[in-house]
Amino acid sequence: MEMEMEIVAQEEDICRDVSSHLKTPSKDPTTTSVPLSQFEDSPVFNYINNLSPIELVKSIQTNQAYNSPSFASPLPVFTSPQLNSKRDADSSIRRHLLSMPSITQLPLVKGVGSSTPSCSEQLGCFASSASDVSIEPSGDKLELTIELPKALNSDSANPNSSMVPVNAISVGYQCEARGKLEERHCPYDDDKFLRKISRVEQRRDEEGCDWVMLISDFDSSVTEEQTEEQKLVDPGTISFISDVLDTPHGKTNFDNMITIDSFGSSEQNEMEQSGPLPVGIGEQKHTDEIPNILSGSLMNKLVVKDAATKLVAEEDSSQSNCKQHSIRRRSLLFEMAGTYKREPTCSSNSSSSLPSQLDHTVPIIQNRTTSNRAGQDSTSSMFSGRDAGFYINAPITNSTDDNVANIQATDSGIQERNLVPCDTRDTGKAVLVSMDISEEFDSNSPRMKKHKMEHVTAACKRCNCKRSKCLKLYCECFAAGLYCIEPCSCQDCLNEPAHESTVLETRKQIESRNPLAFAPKVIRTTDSATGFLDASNKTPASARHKKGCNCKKSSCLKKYCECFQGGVGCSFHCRCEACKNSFGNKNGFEENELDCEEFKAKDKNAVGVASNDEMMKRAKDEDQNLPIHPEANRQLSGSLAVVDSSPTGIRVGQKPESVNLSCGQVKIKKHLQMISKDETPDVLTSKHSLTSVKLLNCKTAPPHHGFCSSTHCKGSRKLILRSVPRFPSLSSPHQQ
DNA sequence: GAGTTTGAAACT
DNA sequence: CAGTTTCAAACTC
Repeated sequence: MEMEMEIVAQEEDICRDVSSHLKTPSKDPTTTSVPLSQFEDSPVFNYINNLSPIELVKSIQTNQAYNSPSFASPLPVFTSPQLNSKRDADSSIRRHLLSMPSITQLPLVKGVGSSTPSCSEQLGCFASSASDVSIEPSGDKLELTIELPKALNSDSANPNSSMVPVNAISVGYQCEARGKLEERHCPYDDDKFLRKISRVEQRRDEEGCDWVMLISDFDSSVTEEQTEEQKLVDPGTISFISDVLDTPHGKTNFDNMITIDSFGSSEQNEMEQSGPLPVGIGEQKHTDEIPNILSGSLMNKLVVKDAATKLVAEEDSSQSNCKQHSIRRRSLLFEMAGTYKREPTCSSNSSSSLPSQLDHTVPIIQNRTTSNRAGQDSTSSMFSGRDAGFYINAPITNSTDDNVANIQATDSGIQERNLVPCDTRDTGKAVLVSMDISEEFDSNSPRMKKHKMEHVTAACKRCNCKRSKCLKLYCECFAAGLYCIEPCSCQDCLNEPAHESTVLETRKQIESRNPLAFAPKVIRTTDSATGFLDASNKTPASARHKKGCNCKKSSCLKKYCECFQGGVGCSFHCRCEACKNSFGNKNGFEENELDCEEFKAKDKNAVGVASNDEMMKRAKDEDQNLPIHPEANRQLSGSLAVVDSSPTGIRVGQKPESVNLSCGQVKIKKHLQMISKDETPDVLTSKHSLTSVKLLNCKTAPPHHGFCSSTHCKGSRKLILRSVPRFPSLSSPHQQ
């Protein structure tokens, strides 16, 4: 008892210290002095009070507080039904941004590999949280201000800056990436600066970041719709989103930067569009949300950042050539982002190019200094969604997960992905690969480090092309949407930034031939029962190859087999012989097919099964007039688990009544030439709202959204990005 | 590291 | 669409 009291006393002292710290008058005249009592009465303050001093210190150094599994999953954040107050929240953020003159005193990192990775992590945390704030349940008066524990502001140049608007953090991150790495402060206290930010953001937006906004909006709406449904971040969706988020480059200082809050939030977008707003002072209400924000939202993305940051730091220190190269690989897609943007129109064909490039992109922010093959150094770069380029097509995971777009769900929710910068080359732009880090958020752990190393090594493609000039799909780099890098042993390589136009043109040609040429080869689907990805993902039902293999002699037991290489079982798509795929052979698929037939038979009694013709007709009819309505989306999403569970490549997001049809497809699959789920960038139905895209039946997609390949769309599906205009594409504008 | 095998990509 | 060729990764030695 005595000890407890002593501890309590200590904590109180610390809290007092913190509060005084928070309350320290700012040198900035605009700083508003908030009565201490206000903080003390705050639930957040109570929260801080509950923190032990030791943990506070800990958080300063390792950021583990945010990485700690003790934080709840982000689900609550993303599933909030109260997102409709987004705008309010946005406004609040803006107000706070302006009302927090000192908030920018966050410790900024000088770049990857620089001295303060922990700071970077913190920033990542904040930025991550920022993204979530917008979707945090919020009342009309919710003030999205995060009252950060003192610990989080370690190293802060300004002790007054304890109040950190998440957006500010995000922006701060950008400042950092803008090469102002030496700066420890970003002038957020300056309205002028804010305007500048707005301008820049707007410019960025004009160049293509509208995708971010759109996605964000979509995301928000989706989140609203996605109540308690078990939804998944479909890997393809991520890549798709990444594509969408593809940022233009070379025009602004914010090149290559998309903060993670691009996902699931829109406050920044709002901010972009608006100048300085009237500042409400002392609006630090609802600070009790903080724990949720920190515990929930952070986990979703923060971890990613953290991992990436640490990885980079490790990389810089380790001087591992391999790693260096991998990290410095420049993303072709990254470059192409701008190109896309310059091509305002998109076609059904072109649409496919989107997913193609990003096979596995997940938004991430990271800053790092890189050097290209020639040894140029450049400061870079925030990883944007698509630009960051998560090439899941690339082997980003262990052998069994190669080429698999992979976001797995765990019992507790989504398995976080770790993002690993792959390479940035001379542009400093980075490509990220992902890896599962569900178990270890502590990137400091040896295991994690090893894990990262392995993944980085595996993730970065190197080719050995001799005749293709690395401009054909033979080339793994090219196929992955990457420029070749130094470790490549290719000859006469044209797949490099110097030949960008050639590369783009070639890509365009290839995509015109096969719009899905650059799409992920393997896509995981969800578990039928839970809606989550199958834990093992080694069953035909959980994932399969886009086209299927054609193995004759390898029995699908060697990496010659793309299915095997992708760590998935063979499916009916495969034309392999003597399939013995250990991840699930074709026979197993046939069994599943039979199961589906049974299901169909049963269902026939109840609803009736459409004939092939009927199905096609329906698809055609619906394709002509189906607006994507939120409710429809909800329904579609609701049916996803069922539909998705089929190992037969059943469409995703079908309307409930289409389930029958899907089963029927099993029977006629080869005739219908359906685009399987994995052939299109998979959508997201994640309640985590990393993405807000829905993969819908082609028949439900307005033609102009065109995500179907020209060759596969008939009777198939389209990927619909609600509220999102056509996607830019490599394809020529006339390819509609 | 060289040679072989394999199957995807590209071509006809 | 099928058959053939080209290609580069995977594999073996």
